[in-house]
Amino acid sequence: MNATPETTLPRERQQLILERLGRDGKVVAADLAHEFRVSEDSIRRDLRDLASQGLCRRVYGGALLMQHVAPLDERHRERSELKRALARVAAGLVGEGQILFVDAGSTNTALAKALPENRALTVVTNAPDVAMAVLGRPGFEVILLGGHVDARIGGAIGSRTVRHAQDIRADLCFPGVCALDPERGLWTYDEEETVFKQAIIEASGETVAIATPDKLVASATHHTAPVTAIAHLVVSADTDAAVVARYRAAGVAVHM
Amino acid sequence: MNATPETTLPRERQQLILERLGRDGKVVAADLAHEFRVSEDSIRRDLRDLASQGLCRRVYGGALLMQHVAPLDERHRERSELKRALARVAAGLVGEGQILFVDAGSTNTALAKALPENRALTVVTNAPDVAMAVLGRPGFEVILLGGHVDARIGGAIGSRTVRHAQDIRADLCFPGVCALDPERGLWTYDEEETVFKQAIIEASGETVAIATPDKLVASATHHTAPVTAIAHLVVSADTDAAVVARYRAAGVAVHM
DNA sequence: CGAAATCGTGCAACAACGTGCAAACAATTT
DNA sequence: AAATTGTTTGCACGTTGTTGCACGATTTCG
Repeated sequence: MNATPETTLPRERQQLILERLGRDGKVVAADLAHEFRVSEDSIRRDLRDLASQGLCRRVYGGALLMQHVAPLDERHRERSELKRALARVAAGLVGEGQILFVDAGSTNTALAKALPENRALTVVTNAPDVAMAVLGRPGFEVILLGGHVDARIGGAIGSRTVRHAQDIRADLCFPGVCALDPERGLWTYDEEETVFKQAIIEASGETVAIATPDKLVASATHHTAPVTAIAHLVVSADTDAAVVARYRAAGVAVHM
Repeated sequence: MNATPETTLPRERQQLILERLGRDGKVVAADLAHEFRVSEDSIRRDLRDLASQGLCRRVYGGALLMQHVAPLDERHRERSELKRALARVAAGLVGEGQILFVDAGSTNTALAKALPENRALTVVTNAPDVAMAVLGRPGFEVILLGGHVDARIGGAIGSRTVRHAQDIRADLCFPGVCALDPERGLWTYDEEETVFKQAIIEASGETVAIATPDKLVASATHHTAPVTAIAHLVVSADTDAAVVARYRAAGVAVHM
């Protein structure tokens, strides 16, 4: 898959290890040694180095992702492995050089981390943590949508943000999903969120919804107007076939 | 493959190196030397040059695109205990219910973390990590300044960001400091940064500069127009008394 | 408890580094 | 046209960073 390039710089190797760590949550020393064609000693040195910088947690046989203590971490850890898996699938829909709207939300943060490297992507987001996740990657452009940040949502919404979003045209749109309904589309918790999501969807070519299993049933707590026009839906592999069929009947491409 | 043109100007070569760097995310000194038909010494000089301009990250064997957590985290950890101390002092200047402009930069990230709790503050920032640091605190409002994010700086700058900033009036302003001079004020690395800092300073009541010791001497690498109008300066306690006196003579309140 | 895997450290070989210096070259002045 | 100034280049030198291996300590697992 990843044919080892001519030469791999030592520091670059550490960086690649870090990226793999961010993607998979763990790395195995022996695998890395084989992949980078260096001795395990060098990998151990790298891992020790990264750990000493607080960038990963060293464990016997490899290293684990260093999870920080953040206010949003509750939802983050919850179903995190599933979200990472869904994010990887969704990231596969992204093409070279595209412009992406990435809404706030823990699933979309996972998506941001899973985005392919070296693809010259432009990420437009209203969420600080999404911006942080892709900031500094080679070839990436990051555009921050300004406005008042809603702490519950973890991103900016409101009229200013909507107006900013309307100035941009993107190829793909990843709206955060609160709940999803085959016929009526995407539901949100409040009016402002709805307006924002509608704005980024209208400003994009195609819309991709990533839905963890709990999002697939519309509950009574979502009062506001639905957003439709979903082109792609990414769900876990064990989703009920009947549910998938209903989305497909509604013209949605379902990926799992 | 890349038929080398008759002559390659040194300056042009650096430009080509930068392009390759942007495309591949890395460059290897030996490869470049072979490709441009010059000695590795010259390539090393180019790379050193580019790195000193902050255009790439020099590593053993070549260079990497200014990237990722590494450079930011490096600065983060570097002098972190000093920065925290300075940030605490600066946070003491903040009053109940005030509106603050907080610029991007590792020192200001430390400031954001050090801001007093339960003070109903409004933090206006162009930096995702500053926003993350205060997001979700009770009583805090966070306003994100939108625009294109500069990875080197870690925050949005540019005309859109400036326009957004001009719509806001704040009590205090914490511009990121690149270098500081008693008579000529605050220096930045490039024009866009200068414009942005001027905008937030003009939109604020008072300006507070937090300067780690290395910032107190203007070096030759800062070419751009200075920003003045600093009201408060926060420095470490072991700062040279003569330097402090010069700032006080210029009408700056010095805290340490 | 014992075997196997993994770890950290010291070491020698090697690659890459920065610096000083002189030659080559271009642009400008005399 | 000749001289001068400044830049760029390659080379030599001593220094630093990186690597794989050997060896003994530590951890994991049956």
